[in-house]
Amino acid sequence: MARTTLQDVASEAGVSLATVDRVMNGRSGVHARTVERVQAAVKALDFHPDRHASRLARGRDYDFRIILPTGENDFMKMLEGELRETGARLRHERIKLSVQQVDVFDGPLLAAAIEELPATIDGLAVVALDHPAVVEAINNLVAAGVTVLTLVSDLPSSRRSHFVGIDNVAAGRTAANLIGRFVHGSGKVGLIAGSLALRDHIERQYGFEQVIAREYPNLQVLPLREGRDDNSRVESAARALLADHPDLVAIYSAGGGQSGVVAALEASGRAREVVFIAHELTPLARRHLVRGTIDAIINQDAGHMARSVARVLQSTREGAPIVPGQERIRIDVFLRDNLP
Amino acid sequence: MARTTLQDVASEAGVSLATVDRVMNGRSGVHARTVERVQAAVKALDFHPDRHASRLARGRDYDFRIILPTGENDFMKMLEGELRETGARLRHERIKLSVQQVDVFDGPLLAAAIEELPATIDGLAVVALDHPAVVEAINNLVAAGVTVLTLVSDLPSSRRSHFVGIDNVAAGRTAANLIGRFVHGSGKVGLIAGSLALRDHIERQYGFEQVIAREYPNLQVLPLREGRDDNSRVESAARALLADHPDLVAIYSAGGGQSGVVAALEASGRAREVVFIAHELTPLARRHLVRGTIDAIINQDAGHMARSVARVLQSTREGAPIVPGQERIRIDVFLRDNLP
DNA sequence: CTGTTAGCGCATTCAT
DNA sequence: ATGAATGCGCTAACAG
Repeated sequence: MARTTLQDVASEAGVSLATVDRVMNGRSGVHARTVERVQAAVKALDFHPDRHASRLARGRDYDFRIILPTGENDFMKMLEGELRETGARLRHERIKLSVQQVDVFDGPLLAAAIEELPATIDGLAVVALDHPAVVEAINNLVAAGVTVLTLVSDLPSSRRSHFVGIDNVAAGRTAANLIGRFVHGSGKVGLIAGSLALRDHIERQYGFEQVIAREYPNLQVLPLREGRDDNSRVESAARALLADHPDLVAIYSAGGGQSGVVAALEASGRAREVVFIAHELTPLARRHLVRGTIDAIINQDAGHMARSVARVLQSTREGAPIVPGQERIRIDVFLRDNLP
Repeated sequence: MARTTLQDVASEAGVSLATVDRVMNGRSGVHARTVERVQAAVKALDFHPDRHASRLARGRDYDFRIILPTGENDFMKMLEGELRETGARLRHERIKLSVQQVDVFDGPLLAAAIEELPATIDGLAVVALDHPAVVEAINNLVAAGVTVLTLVSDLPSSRRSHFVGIDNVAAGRTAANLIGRFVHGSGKVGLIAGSLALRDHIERQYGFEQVIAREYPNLQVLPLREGRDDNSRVESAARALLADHPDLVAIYSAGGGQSGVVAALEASGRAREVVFIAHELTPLARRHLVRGTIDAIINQDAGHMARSVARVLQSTREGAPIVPGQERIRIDVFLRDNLP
């Protein structure tokens, strides 16, 4: 039983190769009756096109773009590195990934950057700010036939076809869960977020407060402080928390700037007693997790996300189904002992 | 700059396509001087073969085999399901995965099953028992040119080219870490393992006891009970633990048969107080994690492992490098809130 | 609206 | 020891 080919389908349907190709790839200019015949043949023979052959014959490389935020955020830098690495590997598989930095916190600017993309590109993955102009720009691109993915921070109201990232409400709940179980006794809990312009940090805060309030009445969450993902600003916030609240038992840092919290904790001499949960497994987080200053890290795997972006873009382009389990980004929990 | 092809290399080296192919694929019958010239050209042009073209031209499908244990182990069943699913997807990409069940706890039997495999297969992934006959069988297969991977339970002393699985010592340490942090106060900890014939459970036990002894002097690990991954046997063990030790504060089940522990805990009425950590996110584990009987699950992602087996086998066969980050199986920690 | 044809880059006979 | 020629299954002009 040799594999069934386009040719087999053509014979079965009594048409030529080219016609089957037109039907398979949704090109116009085929009689409705013929389309049906071909589709019937495809089903009858359980035909699946050979990816290798089609990619080879296609000639043109896929042109995928990625838009990340400018700035000093450690996680974004890791993600950029992973995307470039994935891109380097995929160059040999007829896929071109280009990464571009834009100030995603500026809605109109981000929207303009998206509008400027040529409609000839095959796909875009973007860290999306929740702003009407951005939604509009994304929808236009989709209308022009480009596959658009949101990355890290979602924009469900847009027509993006897929989101590569984690459920941030669940991530916030997980942080609360860990703090609730790690803390013995009662006290206050500090909450530091980055910016509230992207949905991700808002969602984490929401999930966090929800679980603490509902399940850990012994803990009291203090008013949120904005750290803007900036080390020194975050450090001030953490210092203030520690100084103002002798009964502070835990800190949850939902954004970047972890090293600020670490510095404040170490300066205070309370690093051991205060439970500290942060996001993203950066080299710094790793060190302090081993040392004990950080008690647990909640992570989204940058390498996995980069590869997922490429795979989803490619599959969508090929009209192939994606494998849900493979593209689901986990909410990783890292303790000292299960570091990768 | 069009991509460089085999043809370009041939011109550069002043030889024909066929000769370059011989060199690239390590076939014999080429003058040493010619080999050098070709290799120089490859380096000079930074040539990377086009996977799509080579797979298309190759014609023959890859024939990969997988050997799993017979028996009722839930995790193995999940793994089998994932392997079959991966196999179904890959049939359309010129890869054939066949899964086979063998009583891997019987060394000679397992070895015989491996010896019986035709040397024409391209690769094997096997859950390896630590037995000399198995090592021998694996080494023979490798010598015959077959790519061999160990799966779930490793056999580092063999010549297998790769292990798909987690670091089980670290997994045991992680369990200890969680119990140490979740338990308030002091008391006894029960430890139930499956069989000690495979390395994985031994390693988990080792890591677990190490961390409890070193970092949590308030806890005392009771002598290990063997549950043989069997629900009813595990249930007896758990019942005995609960009955004999009123000061039991936690149970770590390093093997299968979780539902036995759940049953014993629920019957005892101490499900809430006793911290229970188990392995593998089965549907049952999921339910009881949400309900609170299980406090945390340590997991190795069966879907990830199945895909990794296929990718590593394929890459090895193609002489392509594997992506370490993509093939590293994580030690997942699942709490109620970060369930996938 | 439909068919014919020429490659895509490589593996693999079959010659030399 | 090396080269020439054929075809893998599909896409994309180009004809009709």
